Amino acid sequence: MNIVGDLLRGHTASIVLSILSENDSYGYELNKTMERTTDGKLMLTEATLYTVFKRLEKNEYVNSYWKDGVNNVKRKYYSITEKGIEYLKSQTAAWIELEHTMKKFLKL
Amino acid sequence: MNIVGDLLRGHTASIVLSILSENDSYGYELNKTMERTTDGKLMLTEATLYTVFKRLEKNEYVNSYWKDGVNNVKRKYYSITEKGIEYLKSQTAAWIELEHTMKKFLKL
DNA sequence: ACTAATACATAAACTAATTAGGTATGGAGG
DNA sequence: CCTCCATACCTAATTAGTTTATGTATTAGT
Repeated sequence: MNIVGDLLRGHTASIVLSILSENDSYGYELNKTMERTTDGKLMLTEATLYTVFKRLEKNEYVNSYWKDGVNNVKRKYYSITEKGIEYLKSQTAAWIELEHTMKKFLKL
Repeated sequence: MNIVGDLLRGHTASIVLSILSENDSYGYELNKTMERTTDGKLMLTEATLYTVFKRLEKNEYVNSYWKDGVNNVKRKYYSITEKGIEYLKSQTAAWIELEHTMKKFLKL
């Protein structure tokens, strides 16, 4: 069962920020990391990923910089900001709250 | 911390269906049930609730019928269908999947 | 007479994710 | 040499669930 659409909505930013809180990364790599970590269950299209990046940068949760990869291919790296770390904390708390709430309703 | 907006998105149907899987209920009561069960943390506006009902009924996950309450006030009751029960099961499985995925990324 | 609680309903706005397209480089195989 | 795949980035338009902002109507209590 893959996780798609509205179930994921609102959580993509948290996932991306949590990965960036470990290491700076760039779009392509981050996407692979997500797929690998979830055994292919988390499917973010590239478009979704880049719109997430755009929103995160607009909100100053991440900074970006260009850096050469192998074969002089340009990669756009993202790094999490202090503000991003704070936001990730608040979203993690919100997730825990949601978990408790869902547990009250669903027969798990 | 209240659960609002996009974090809830995609899960409202599951919550409503899980309540209806216990007893038939109507909008106003169901809203109170949700608030009571979550100590006021789950805040669904009436508009959201009624659009959820509408969608659920369109998809044949619930049926509705009018019934008098106290003082002959009309209440629109909803009951879950077989199809709704199946959908709730699939959404519960999807929720568990999401839980596992989030656990892999967030420091909980 | 007014207010709060009960009870239902919808149109328009908002916004995050998806669909569907686009550009460009380098390596491998035929 | 030419095609395909992997790497790497980007955006416009669409879709769809939630919110905002309204509206109606009844009954109970002050």
